[in-house]
Amino acid sequence: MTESAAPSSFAPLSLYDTLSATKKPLALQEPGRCKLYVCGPTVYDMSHIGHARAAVVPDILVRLLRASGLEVVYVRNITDVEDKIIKRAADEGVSPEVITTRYTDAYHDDLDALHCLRPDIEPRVTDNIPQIVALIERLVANELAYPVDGDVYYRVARFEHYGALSKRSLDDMQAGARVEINERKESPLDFVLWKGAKPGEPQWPSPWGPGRPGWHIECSAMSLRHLGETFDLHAGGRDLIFPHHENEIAQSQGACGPGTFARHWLHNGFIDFAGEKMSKSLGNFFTIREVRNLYLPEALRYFLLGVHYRSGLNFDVEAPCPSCRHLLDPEQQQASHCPACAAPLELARLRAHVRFPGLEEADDRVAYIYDTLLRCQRALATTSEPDAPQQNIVASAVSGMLPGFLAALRDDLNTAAAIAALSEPLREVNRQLEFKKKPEIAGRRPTLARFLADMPAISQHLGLFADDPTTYLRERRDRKAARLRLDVAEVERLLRMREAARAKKDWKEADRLRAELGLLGATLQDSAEGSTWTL
RNA sequence: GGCCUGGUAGCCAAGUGGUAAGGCAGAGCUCUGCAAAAGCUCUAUACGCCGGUUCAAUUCCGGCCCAGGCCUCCA
Repeated sequence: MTESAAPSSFAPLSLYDTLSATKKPLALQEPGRCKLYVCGPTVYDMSHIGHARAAVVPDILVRLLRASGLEVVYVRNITDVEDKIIKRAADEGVSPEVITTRYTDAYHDDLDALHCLRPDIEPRVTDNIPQIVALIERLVANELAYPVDGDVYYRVARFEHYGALSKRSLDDMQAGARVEINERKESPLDFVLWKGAKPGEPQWPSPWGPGRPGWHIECSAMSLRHLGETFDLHAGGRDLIFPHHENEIAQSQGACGPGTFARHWLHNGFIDFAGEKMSKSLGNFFTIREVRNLYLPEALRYFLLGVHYRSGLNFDVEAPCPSCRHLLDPEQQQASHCPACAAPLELARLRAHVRFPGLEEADDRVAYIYDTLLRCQRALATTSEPDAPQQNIVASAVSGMLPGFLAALRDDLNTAAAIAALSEPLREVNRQLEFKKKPEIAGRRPTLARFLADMPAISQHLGLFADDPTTYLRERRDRKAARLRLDVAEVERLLRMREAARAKKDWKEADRLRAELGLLGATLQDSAEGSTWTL
């Protein structure tokens, strides 16, 4: 990492805070140390790309904090007790542990592929039952919670700041109440902390009888255990603001007192499908795994970072008719036959032929950057121009790249602007790479060298572009070939034939073979070193 | 109904009280046996509507329209 990428003191970082509803500088409780809690997944199914975003956003934050020289304590929980897990286990006739283990492993595998750093601590609810029970006991002692027939509920009306995070008053909530009828509760707004056991469900002993924790108490208990009564940052998806995070505040401050718990709240926006939260027509959502089968994970990560984290991100899906390629709109996707060619439509086939234009654009862009890296490495390795190491002749676009990039990130994690800050330097480097025939151009070598020297810091912050370019580009091509159902061996065979024709300057035959390859979907690049192909 | 976001060129998307990043798509050119890739140039008088504050608003305030989210598990 270069000097400029690793400031010795903590560079100012401003973040939007949901509680105060303002962008403000991150002020740490302890200098040099940042304690962060992120709400993790409930592990009952494969994670979708929304989960990916909720993991990538805090990952960018952690990377930035660490690169700024801070020690970060990063906690992200796994929720492994929950209704949906129990249901899934019952459906499959296996124990809940089978379900939670399977999907925890898959979650880790997906996030590793997306280059998300593992949290330092990843507590599970099932390992924290005594802590949860103890916390509930404190709330009962404070008269903020009350047991009823084996359940324990939180007495919302007793917590004066309830609604501060989600900006709504108790009256608002009462008014719009779509709350289930439960005459055990003193108020419909009260929420459950402990659920009395039902036959056949996981259960643990407690002062109120056997049972299991409610949905919100776990995060209060686990953050308290691992980060203490007060910590710096709490992150999660926007939808968690109410009621989950509102309830966490009520629980934690109810037990530990005013002014405790998270000092700063970070919430990421949602991923939308076709302008709505989810696409009903194509079966609601796409999993990370499905996307990984089609594209390299860096494409997805780049795509997720292309938009500011608080904005909604539209995940465009194009569904062509598998038979005639007519683009089906959402309504037509539900039809039994294609309106253009009358071929029968079925969901599974539709999903298999789906395209993601935004992801493809991201995929191309990532490849462009890797390609620039590769060309740059080669140019520096092969040219013998005299060294001219004066820093002042580095092209300004390139010398300004890293500072501009970091400034954008430090302004509320503006990854969109940070990525945009790479465009001009990239163009400048490629421009200089064009001067093959006059390598004596002033500043060329120092500029390329500087670019190559600064890119690792950018990779480190973004979790992107850290692979060997040749390897990445080859894997990408192979993945794309598989996606387009292209016969790689056949392409290679035709390519060799064309090489032979070109050697004989038989342009007619070479062009014929290129046309044939084009039909297969391959695009050729001829160079002095020979021909290669891409898609 | 309550609360909350957002509406920027063909599409995606930053940002700002003083005349608007970046990407994609499109056009021409350079390079090339021809291409591709890369680069260069160009392209759009893009800031939902109506008022107000101001010397000046896309940026602040009010109203309206539209879209979306939350109010139930949800990243």
